[in-house]
Amino acid sequence: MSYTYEYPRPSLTVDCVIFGLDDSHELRVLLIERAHDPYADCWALPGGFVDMHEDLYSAAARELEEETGIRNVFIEQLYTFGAPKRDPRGRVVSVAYYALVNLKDHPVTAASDAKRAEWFKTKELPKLAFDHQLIMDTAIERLTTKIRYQPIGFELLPEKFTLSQLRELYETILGKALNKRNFRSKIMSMDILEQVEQQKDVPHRPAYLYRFNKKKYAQLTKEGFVFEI
Amino acid sequence: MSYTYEYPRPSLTVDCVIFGLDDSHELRVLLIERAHDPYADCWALPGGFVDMHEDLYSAAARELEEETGIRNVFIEQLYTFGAPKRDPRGRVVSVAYYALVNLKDHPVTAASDAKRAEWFKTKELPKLAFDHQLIMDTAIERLTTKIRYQPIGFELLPEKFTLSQLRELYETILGKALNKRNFRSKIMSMDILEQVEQQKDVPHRPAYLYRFNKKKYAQLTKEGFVFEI
DNA sequence: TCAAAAGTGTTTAGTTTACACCCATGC
DNA sequence: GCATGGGTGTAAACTAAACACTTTTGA
Repeated sequence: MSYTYEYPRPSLTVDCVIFGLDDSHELRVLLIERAHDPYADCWALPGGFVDMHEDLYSAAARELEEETGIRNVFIEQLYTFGAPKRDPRGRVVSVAYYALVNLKDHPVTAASDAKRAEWFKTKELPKLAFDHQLIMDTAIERLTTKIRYQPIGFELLPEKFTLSQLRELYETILGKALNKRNFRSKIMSMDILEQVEQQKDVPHRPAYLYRFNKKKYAQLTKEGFVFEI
Repeated sequence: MSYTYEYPRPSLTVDCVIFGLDDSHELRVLLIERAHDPYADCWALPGGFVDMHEDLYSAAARELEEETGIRNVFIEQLYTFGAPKRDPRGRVVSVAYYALVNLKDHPVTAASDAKRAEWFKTKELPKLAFDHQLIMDTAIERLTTKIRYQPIGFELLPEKFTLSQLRELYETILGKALNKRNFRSKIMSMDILEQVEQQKDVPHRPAYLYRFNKKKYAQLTKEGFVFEI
């Protein structure tokens, strides 16, 4: 089977930068090891070709699941990379997405076609295939700026979390210490968290667990509320 | 001449949303009237197919110049639209860009191939071709959020401008009145404007003209300064 | 009773908002 | 001199930062 067109067309792919936070509050990304040339055995972002009848978001979600088993997570379009020589096979334009996941829910799984997958610290990345380092840099930049103005940080935590966990998340991604008292006051005054229960069996005063209230946030946003950390 | 591939490929286009401010401080966009089907005679964003050897930004800049004569202006990637049925001719994925121009420098010019071009108020848009209304909405949303955190507003003004012009620009785009005194204090305390000269022949106290100092801004940004209105 | 982390009260410093006034020009 | 927009001083209100304290639990 082959397909013929009057004018040449680039290939279209999607690539995903998947972020997670590890136990020691370090930002990590999930990479896969390529099985085939070009860049065989090189670490790369999961991704692949866009099918003719699926939209771009679906393509990103499908590739994410096929190559890492991850599904039902936050995915958002990042940027489209189209430098003419970014792929040695010819003209390939890639629509990059980034995903935020709770790392604990997604331990390293052998990917579908026997390639390895591994969570790397963003500060200790191996050499990446294609222009994936550029995509990575763009994604990290986007994450660090966006997390201040949009409540997307919750996507990196379990559904129920403590305020300390949330604060530590922001400390990690923003790269600076935040005052405990002031962080609490600020986040609580926003009125977008729902208290659900208390920690149990911890050797210290049990913390309350909270859940991000999406509906409340949507409502407040409509009324002019602006999220900002 | 024809081109044959093993797998089907979508067509790849770029589209441009071009913003300008008119004399009465209204936000406008430059649209062109389509000469051919689909959507013949319908208003649409300037755009066209990406050539095989040009990068995406160059394609956007080229199409902008070919269809409107505008060149050397601020252009930035917006978002990539790829819904399977967005174009009745088949699968067409479009990388959208937005441009900011000083409207006075670009009066309505007959576009290269005899189509009409016209500056429309964003609040009074005609029915647009394809999914261009969606692209437009996305661009307006991006402009209004981005202008608060990045010094891109200057791109809509002449090179030399008064503080009143700048304030009125923000009032237009943010859709609310800003206190004259406080706006001045804020913008001047940023130390990113360079005073160049004074107005002449105005029937009131002449205002100072300023120029945005890109170098200074870059320097300050490196030192941790964050622009915000 | 001790260690560990959760959670609170309050002062201080800094920033933003609001309002009222004076200034320079052309006609 | 008057209409028009340019430009300034400052008090009050609000918000963020800093710091020291009390609480609750398991071991």
